[in-house]
This record gives sequence, C-alpha cells and structure tokens, in this order.
Amino acid sequence: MGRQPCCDKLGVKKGPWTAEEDKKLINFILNNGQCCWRAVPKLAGLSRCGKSCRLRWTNYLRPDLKRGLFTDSEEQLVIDLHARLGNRWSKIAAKLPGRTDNEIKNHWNTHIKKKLMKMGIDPVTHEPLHEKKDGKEERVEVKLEEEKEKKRLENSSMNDENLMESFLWGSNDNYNSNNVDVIGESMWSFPNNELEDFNSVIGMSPLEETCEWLFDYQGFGVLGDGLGI
DNA sequence: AACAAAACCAACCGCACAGGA
DNA sequence: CTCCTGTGCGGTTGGTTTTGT
Repeated sequence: MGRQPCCDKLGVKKGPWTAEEDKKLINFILNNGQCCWRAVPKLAGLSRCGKSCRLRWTNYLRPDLKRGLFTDSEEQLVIDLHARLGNRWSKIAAKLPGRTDNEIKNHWNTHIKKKLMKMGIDPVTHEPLHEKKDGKEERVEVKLEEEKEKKRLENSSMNDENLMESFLWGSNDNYNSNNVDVIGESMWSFPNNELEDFNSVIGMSPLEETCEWLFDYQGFGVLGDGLGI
C-alpha cells in the first residue's frame, strides 16, 4: 500500500504563487505561527497543498531570509562545506544564516560547479580533474568565464539607486517570486502591478494602496529580529 | 528586430525519516 | 514491533529572463 498523497490532488493549485496567496500565507503564519502544515492551506484559505505552503514559506517568505548575490565569503564557505558534507544542502544552509538549501543548491548548480570545473577541480570530489585540456585553451575559457561573471556582478551590483529600487520593487515590474528582496537585514518588498516607472513614484507610497497588510505585518516587529522561528 | 540558445531559479515530486498510536 | 502521518530533504523540471547571433 502506497503512501497517501500529502494533499488532495483535485482542486489543488500548482505553479507560481500570486501576491494574494503570499499575503494569505503570511497573515496566517503571523497570526497562528507555524503549525501543522497540512492544515495550513485550509485554515489560511489557500488552494494549495501543505507541502507547497511550507516550501513557499521556508524558501521565500520567511522574513529572516537574505536574498541577492552570494558574497565571496559565502561562496567559499559553501565550497568548503560541500567538500566536507557533500550534497547535504540543508546542513550547508544551516551554516549560512539567511540562505535556504534550495538557494544554495541552485547557486551551486548554476555557478559554483562551473567555476570549480573551470579551475580544474572536480565539483563532486573536490579533487583536481584528471584529464586537463590544453593549457592555453583552458586559460582562455577561464578568462572568458571570469569576464562573464564580472559582468554579471556589475549588472547586479547595488549602487544607491538600484539598491533602493530593488529593495522596494524587486527585480521585475510584474509580480513574480523575485520581488521579495532582502538587503543586509531582513526586509521586505511587495508587488505593485501598476508600477510603470519607479522614478515617478519614488518618495510617494503606491505601496500603501496595494500592501496595507504589509504595515500590519511590520507591526509585529518582523523587521527587527524576525519571527524568531 | 527577431529568433535561438543558455542561464537562472521557483516549485514540484517522491523518498526517507521521526515520532506517535 | 508495525503502521500511519507529518515533515524534511535532495533531485529534477519547466517557465522566465538574459544573452548571443
């Protein structure tokens, strides 16, 4: 006899979370804390399975999450820990406050793994790769990779202006799951689908119209020490 | 400008494990 | 001890965005 599915497959919504759903989930957890995840969707009025709610909360909505690019020291720590722990992402994440296992795993697969390979290091064993390419060819590739990475960092680096923009609106105008950014300490940004031009609204609060609940939420003192979960 | 390819990352799936009955 | 339930974890998928031609 197989396990029962974690939720009723019928009528359970899948795919990207909407702002409305996020709001419901956050409100519920703020008011009730993290209880039985299976009960959460029903109690919070969500057509999601509990698992999906837990994932959304732990990987994205938790106020103590630090988002944005990994720093060099974080990256190095991930490499060191991976060398010792292997693909135990949750254990690695436990050593990096504000980072989730999913985030680290994604970063490993998309950046670090390639970086190590370019350096001639096996990302699995952390030992030097046996078969090296022709040295010249390899150096050219490494250089290209470094330039690419540098460019990426430049584009995403936070000067004062885009720091504020990113903080307030996330990286996209339309709501998607990227629009909760954290800079330094735990902070929040929220969707505003009507936003056309950041510069035209900076200093005003279109945020208030769509995210009144945010201020209720902040009233819980989340921006300070987080939920302490 | 249009299209294709590559990169990125949120979310899903299924298994493993812990703990209670 | 066995069964059942809830939760956590790691691998994978697929949609979106970015980059290259």
